[in-house]
Amino acid sequence: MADSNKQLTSFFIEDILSLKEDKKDDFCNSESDRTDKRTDISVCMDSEDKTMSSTEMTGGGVKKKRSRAAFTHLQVLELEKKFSRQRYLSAPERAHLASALNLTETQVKIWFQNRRYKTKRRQLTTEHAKEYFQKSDASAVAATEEDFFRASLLATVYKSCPYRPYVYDFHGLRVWRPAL
DNA sequence: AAAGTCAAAAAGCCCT
DNA sequence: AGGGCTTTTTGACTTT
Repeated sequence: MADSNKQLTSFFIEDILSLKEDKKDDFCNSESDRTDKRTDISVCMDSEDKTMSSTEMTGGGVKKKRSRAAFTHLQVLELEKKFSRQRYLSAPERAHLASALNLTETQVKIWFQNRRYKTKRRQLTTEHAKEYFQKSDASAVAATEEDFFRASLLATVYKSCPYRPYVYDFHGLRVWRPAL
């Protein structure tokens, strides 16, 4: 898992923004070499994805298995580009983008919702970690980058854990208190 | 090939 | 209707 040779299928916003318009096709083609499934905008969107919600019944009354669309790189690329310019879309803008990318309006709407929340989560995690080190004693001044990384991970774990573990504070109040 | 892991799409809930 | 936020589920990928 923690392998540097891992074939990444995601990318940073910086990668996208730094792309020249005329290189777009090259980018997509090189992606197709790596994952041959997500290149063309229409590849992974079958008609069901566009017309049937995951909880809808099929004709026989059998609950159809929910499917999760894997957006193509080009679709994500365009969505990210749009998101980098504006975090919210009006209904006409959404409709336009959806048809341009061959997605449903709902997919675009949900994508933007997820994307906004993802950004916020990252931001909160970073702030959490910074705050943690600022509040710590003087030794934190010399905190290394690795320490900061660890704190970020810790903050992420604690944030995703509804039941925060209590730890015994040996150094300060000598009481049980929530970690972080 | 099966099991494990991770990121993300979508559902669900509540709020405005 | 659409937003924030949380949870569930899935597809892709890695490890064994």
